[in-house]
Amino acid sequence: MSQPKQGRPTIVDVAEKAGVSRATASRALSSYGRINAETARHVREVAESIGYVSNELARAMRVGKTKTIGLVIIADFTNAFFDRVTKAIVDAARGRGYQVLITNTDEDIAAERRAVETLIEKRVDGMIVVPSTAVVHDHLEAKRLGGTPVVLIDRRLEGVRMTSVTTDDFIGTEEAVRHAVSLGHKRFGFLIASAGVKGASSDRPAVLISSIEERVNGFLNAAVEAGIKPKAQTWVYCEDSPSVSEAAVAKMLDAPKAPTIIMTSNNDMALAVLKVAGNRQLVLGRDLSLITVDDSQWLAAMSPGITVVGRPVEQVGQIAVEKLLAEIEDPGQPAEKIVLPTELIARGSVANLVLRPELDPEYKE
Amino acid sequence: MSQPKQGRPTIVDVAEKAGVSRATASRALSSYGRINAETARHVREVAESIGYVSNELARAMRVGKTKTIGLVIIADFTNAFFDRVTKAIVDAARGRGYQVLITNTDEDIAAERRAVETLIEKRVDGMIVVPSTAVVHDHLEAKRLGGTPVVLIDRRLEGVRMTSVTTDDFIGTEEAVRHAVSLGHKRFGFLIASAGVKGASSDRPAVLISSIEERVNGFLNAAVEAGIKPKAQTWVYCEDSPSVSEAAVAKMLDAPKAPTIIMTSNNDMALAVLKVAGNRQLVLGRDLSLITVDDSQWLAAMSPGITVVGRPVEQVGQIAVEKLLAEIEDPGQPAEKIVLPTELIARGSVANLVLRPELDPEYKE
DNA sequence: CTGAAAGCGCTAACAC
DNA sequence: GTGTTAGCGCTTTCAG
Repeated sequence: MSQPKQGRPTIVDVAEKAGVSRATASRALSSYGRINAETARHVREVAESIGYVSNELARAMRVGKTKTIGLVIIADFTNAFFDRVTKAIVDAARGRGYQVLITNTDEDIAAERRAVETLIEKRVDGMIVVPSTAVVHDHLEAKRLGGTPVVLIDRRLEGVRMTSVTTDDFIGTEEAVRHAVSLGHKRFGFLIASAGVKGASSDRPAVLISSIEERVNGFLNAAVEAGIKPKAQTWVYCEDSPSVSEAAVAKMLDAPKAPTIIMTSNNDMALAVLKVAGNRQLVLGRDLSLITVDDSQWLAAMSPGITVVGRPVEQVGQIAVEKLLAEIEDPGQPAEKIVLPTELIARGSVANLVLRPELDPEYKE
Repeated sequence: MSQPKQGRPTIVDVAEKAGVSRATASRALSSYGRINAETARHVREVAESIGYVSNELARAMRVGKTKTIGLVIIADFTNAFFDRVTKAIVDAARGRGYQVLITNTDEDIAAERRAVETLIEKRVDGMIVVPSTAVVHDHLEAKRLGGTPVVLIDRRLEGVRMTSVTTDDFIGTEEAVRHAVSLGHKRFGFLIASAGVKGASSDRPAVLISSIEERVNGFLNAAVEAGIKPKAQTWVYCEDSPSVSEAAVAKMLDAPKAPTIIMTSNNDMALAVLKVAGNRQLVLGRDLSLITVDDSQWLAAMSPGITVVGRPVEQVGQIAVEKLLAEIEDPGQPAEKIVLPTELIARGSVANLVLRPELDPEYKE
């Protein structure tokens, strides 16, 4: 008799061995309701001794809460934003007793739809999503979500009433342009990674995700303000692939009145500039200048360090978790559009053409 | 009558509305067993129309499989290994219909223990773990795991019969040293990030995680083989923090017979070298040489590019998933120790002292 | 081919 | 303070 137990011990095993009922065992283990301190201790000891591990699946089913949140991200972890924000989210969630189920969309809207569906099937208590495109999606509509709260990060979405946590890239980019102008730059290149674009083109795509749109508008605004003529601005919307972006940089540099500074919309584009500059023996901060968005340890450690529009990435993640859990634990929170400030971190990658005008190839004595 | 439904529609709602039994509805939705094609189609239509989404929690509880795997990682995503491997794992798992629950340990053994426990509570079908230390852990013992399969990555663990997927860092490091020797280097610095170490010291810690141990042994072996005298080797086991590692690099460089080349055990240490070199206006590949382990886009894009021991990180992730799922879906697989080859990627960060011996500060004409 | 019913492991009324 | 019991939503024998 007494078959060797199949599988893991359950709460009934604990109850039996402790000589109490399931309910008492449960009370002891979850420490709720009234229970004699002594019995509780005993039950816990028994549980420990037989290696009982609570089954969160069963508990979740009963209680209706999984203590799990989903993260839908364009898991291009090579990108200095997503790796940092993922860590921040995982850590913040864990600190509050939540686990995170991660799904990757690679900027693909179909994958995003499936990811959201899967997370709902797994009954996550809520999710944090980086939306792949700017158009409103049915899969993020209230009826589809069926009450599962969602917080958007990095990008806002028009037309949905949903909390979002983003950064003020408009002002960030403006500041960057002003900084360059103050150092004497007059001819700008702007290299914009655009998901969905094939190849590279100077035509603005019909829709841009909000963060990119802000960078574009901020750039434009500051350029106008500084009196930079459109002819002195080279805009390139570029597929996010090394070969295309490097070709785009090369083309910029080969143009008659090449820009003295290139601004890039993300790390991948900055890498292209670094590569091409390296190949051509161009020294940054002297022969060519560069500013990009999103800081990373690498950008800071290089020589010269790269000037960046720093974004409070960890904060974005933390606040997103905070807002999401607030809504989960106390539904009915108002939707907020939280916008965090950026910070220009000036390093050596922007040449000072005021002090050293001869660094501008177009300079005539 | 007909209360407005609380919560999400269940399979009973589908069954009722389709005029069939729960069993039939289930069969239609999970496409198993015998069922009339027409009924099946009808049921699925109804399900679609009322926005039914299957409850994987309930299914998992019934079936005993969550289709979820856990990832226990030292989620220092700034590290070029963990971001890449995480993406590889998430993608590979998704391709096979599994989701991944991610937990971060920050190299803390207590956190790791809790993470494993939590994953078991959530009843993951298996897990992939990067063990924090080299000593055998009770939380990874068979009885604790209670049958949940585990695959180790990046680091092996002695004394546990468990599949592991690692890289051949011994040979990788050997190759790196030989490469440097072939370019005329005779004085080496070796900067080793060691979790648990406080400050920096030349004393070898009692236990090293397997990947670091291999790097250390590989270095030593190649150094002996090349006849590099112990006095010409500066070993520093270093806390993984910028201030400490930068100080360690500075100290190395200030020593009487400073190394011409520094080998670093990971990206963080390489960053320290970059920083210090930058501060001192030392040009890599000329005034100081550097080789590190783990490639990244940044290392490749810099000027000069940094020579690295490249590891097949994506492959590590993919194989880990493959092996784990094999064991999950067909228990009883033999434990394997899989070791993947590394590849030396020579770029410009190692000066050629054979061609240009004058680059060695100790050089006397 | 379809339906009835048991039960996965847990919690929370509700009794006592 | 403790026990009894009814489900959470699903799959899967077992009958029919």
